[in-house]
Amino acid sequence: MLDRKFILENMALMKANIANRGMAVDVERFAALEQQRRDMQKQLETMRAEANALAKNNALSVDERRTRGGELKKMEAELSARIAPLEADIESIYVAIPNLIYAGSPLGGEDASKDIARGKQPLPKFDFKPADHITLMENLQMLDLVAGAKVAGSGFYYFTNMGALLELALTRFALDHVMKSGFKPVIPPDLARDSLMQGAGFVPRGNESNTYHLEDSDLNLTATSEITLVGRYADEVVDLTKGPLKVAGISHCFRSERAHGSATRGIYRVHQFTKTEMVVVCLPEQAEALHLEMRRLEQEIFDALEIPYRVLEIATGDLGAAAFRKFDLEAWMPMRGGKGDWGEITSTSNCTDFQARRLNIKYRDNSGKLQFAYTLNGTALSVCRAMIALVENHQQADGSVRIPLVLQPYLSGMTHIRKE
RNA sequence: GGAAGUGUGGCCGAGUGGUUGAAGGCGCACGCUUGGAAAGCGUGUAUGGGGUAACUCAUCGCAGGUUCGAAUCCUGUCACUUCCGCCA
Repeated sequence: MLDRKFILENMALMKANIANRGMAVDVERFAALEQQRRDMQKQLETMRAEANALAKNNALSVDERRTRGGELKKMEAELSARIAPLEADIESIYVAIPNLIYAGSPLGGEDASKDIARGKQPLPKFDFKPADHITLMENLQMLDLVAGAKVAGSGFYYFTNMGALLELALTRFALDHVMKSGFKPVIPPDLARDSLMQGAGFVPRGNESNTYHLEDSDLNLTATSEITLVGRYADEVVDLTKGPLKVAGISHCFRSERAHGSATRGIYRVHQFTKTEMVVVCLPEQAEALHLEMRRLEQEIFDALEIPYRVLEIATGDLGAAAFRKFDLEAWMPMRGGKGDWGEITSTSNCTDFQARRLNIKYRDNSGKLQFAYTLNGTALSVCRAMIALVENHQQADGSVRIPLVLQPYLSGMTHIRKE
């Protein structure tokens, strides 16, 4: 979230910002209610000041204090009762107010996102009729969608044999790669409390929720380890004097939403997947360079996997509420939509201090003052999407799949996945 | 799962319902001392909101309650510790 005072002092900016994101948040109402609340709060504090002074005043008898104190107490209670619902209204608008936007982000909706770079690998040319990932993987006994549906429902799957090993190989390869740039490995919980989900900025647009909630508890299956990796530092003063905190987490991600249709066949959109995620907590002046570093690492990973991709500078209307600036990598998936299409494989966001303010993550600056830290996140590798791109791009005429060189050490030196 | 105990400023730790936002120590900052350092001595050192300021309000895990007055009493909740049970 943004600073309340900042919002009140920059109303024009707030309105433009919300419009650019294509959102509807009534900041006017926020300002009006907030002003009302402040006036009432001042009254309340005046009463409290008198009550405090009274309680400390030994010159008065206990009876005298009791009489006036009782009156004040009643008045305070009445006023508080009027402030509470007001505060609730204010809060509901406040949490919906999105982060500011990077000046260079293209204006507009999803279609306005700008194609700013390409990976090293050219688009594949097949001299045979290529198959989609479902056919390929089922033939190679790597994937069992039917069993997934039977056991857990549509949107779940089994990775079997080389499928299982490939998940581990991809995950470990991505982790190793980002570790070379100083990211420390972490395996976080796959569940998180309600408070943390909200804190991390997962304010579902409208009332749609993308997460599984555990009945009779305040726990949720996490949709991304960003929640647990950043949430780990909630309510803490982090030490940034030895450089930014850089962590890479491996976790399962659970998402309850699922659109249907040919674009989502197979394992493109599933309820559970494994992801290696990067998270950074840093000083404001370090954030941009680290954001670009994460993007570079993502590109290096997919260049190494010999998967063609493009890099998008995400448009204002497609940024998450917490994101100030965001890049996506979209891999070429030769059979997506029947004739090939780009599909999102990674995403990296600079959340500035928006997320840290909500989670109360601070650092001490040079003058010793507490300041909100900046947080960033980026996908190193999300297994299902990477797997689709890998098998579809590296498929051979005989139905086997070529294993890119960098992955071979993680698969006992195998060069191809073949039918047994 | 059962029982008992504990949660206090960056850290450790005291705290009788009534100037306690909180003793003391560590750490940190500044100063004195020194040829320089260490030691020693002195001073300062929680966070957030409102106000030009004086000042004021809130905060002792969290949420409620009792009271003129709560860190202190009560209820709930979360976390940690110890013991028992169970378990990979």
